[in-house]
Amino acid sequence: MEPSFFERVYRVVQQIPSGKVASYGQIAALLGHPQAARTVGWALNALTSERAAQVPWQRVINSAGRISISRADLSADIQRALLEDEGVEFDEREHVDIRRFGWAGMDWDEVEALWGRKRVTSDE
DNA sequence: GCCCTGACTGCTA
DNA sequence: TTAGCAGCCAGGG
Repeated sequence: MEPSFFERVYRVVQQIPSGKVASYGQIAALLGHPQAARTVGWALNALTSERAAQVPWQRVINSAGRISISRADLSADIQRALLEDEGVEFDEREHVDIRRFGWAGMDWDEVEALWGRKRVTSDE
C-alpha cells in the first residue's frame, strides 16, 4: 500500500545520517513536492514523543540553516543541543553552515528500497 | 467536500 | 541580514 505523505516524511528523515542536517524544502522536494515544505514541518509537528525517539526530527531545519521550532515540549534549545551532540556546529547567530553539515540527500526510490529491505511487511 | 492551520520558501524592500 | 507577503500541500474538524 501507499504510505501517507507523513509516513514518507518520517522515512526520509530517518535516512539523514548523524551529524548532518536537511531542510524542510529538501525533504519536500525529495518526496516530489518542492513547495510542500510547510507540510513537512507539519508532519514533524504531528510527531508523537514515541515516534520522535525513532525519527531524528532535530536534523530538519529551515533553508536558512536555522531552527524554527515552535513547540512547548520540543524547544529549539533542545534541538540545538541534540545537533551539537552529533557534531553539528552553530555560530553565534544560531545557524548551521549548510555547506558543511548539509545532507546530500537521496532519491525517494533509494529511501523506499532501504525501507523495503528492512521491513517487508507489517508496521511496528 | 469546504475551510483553516502550520516547526516553510522565495522574492522584494 | 531582517521583515513582510503570497503561494503551496496535506490532514483535521
